[in-house]
Amino acid sequence: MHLVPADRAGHRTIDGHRVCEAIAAIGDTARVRAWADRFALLADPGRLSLLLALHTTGPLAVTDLAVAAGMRDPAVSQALRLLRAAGVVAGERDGRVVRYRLTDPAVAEVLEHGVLGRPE
Amino acid sequence: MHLVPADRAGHRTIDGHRVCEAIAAIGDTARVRAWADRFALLADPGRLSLLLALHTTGPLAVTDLAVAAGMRDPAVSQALRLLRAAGVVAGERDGRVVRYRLTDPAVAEVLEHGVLGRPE
DNA sequence: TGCAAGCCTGCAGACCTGCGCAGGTGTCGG
DNA sequence: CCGACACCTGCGCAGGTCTGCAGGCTTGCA
Repeated sequence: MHLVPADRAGHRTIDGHRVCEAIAAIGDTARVRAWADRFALLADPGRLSLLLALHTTGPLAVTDLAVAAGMRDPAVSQALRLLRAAGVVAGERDGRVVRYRLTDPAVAEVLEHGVLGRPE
Repeated sequence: MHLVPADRAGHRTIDGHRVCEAIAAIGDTARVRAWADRFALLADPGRLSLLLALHTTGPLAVTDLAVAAGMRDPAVSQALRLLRAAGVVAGERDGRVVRYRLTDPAVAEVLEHGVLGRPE
């Protein structure tokens, strides 16, 4: 796995050795992009609030999420649609109520270690 | 710390008890916003690549970062300006070279536990 | 059967962001 | 003194995103 030399042709570098290390650290572009997309889902205060609520409280209905996060239900619905499309949450219908829960363990761990694991 | 009852007035809820739990889980709005901003910094493939390189390789110059991340130096410069304004990285001048390093431990931990701590 | 609750969708507007290009500043070497 | 290098900045464009409002659809209860 040495994708290093190809891109370096014709580029001036200050410390070529560290550049190689850095390229190795960055790794696969697809992985970086996947994580950037994941972080983008957490980058909105509304979605982050919803995810925090779902993570610690468990399954919640759209209306309750709207009240808890101080959002309107269309906004919550759209946020949940994005999160569902990304596979981060899943909804389960119970009568006329849909209860959502967190399904992505990576996101759960980031929430736990990042947001909740720091008193600050 | 009971900011719960004020916002609930006049709102229909499915399960009021869980709403209170969720509000407590979300916690302070300022904290949520701060973390959303932090995640927004990680939400761009370019910036994320730069941070990964800085995290694992250590101090790096702008030109080397540009080569490693496959970006042009103005893009790197602008990304680093954002990151520096947020207190995530810091630059140190050495002659005509500026070497940047990661300064935010919270971001470092998220990178370690999130991006690098998962084989996938 | 009729009505209301819960949830979803579409559309329009404003907003923000990232990128490349061109040009500027400060520094090192001949 | 002059050129080359490393880095920074302003500008404009393209692209995506968040928000609010209005309306539709399914379900449950009286």
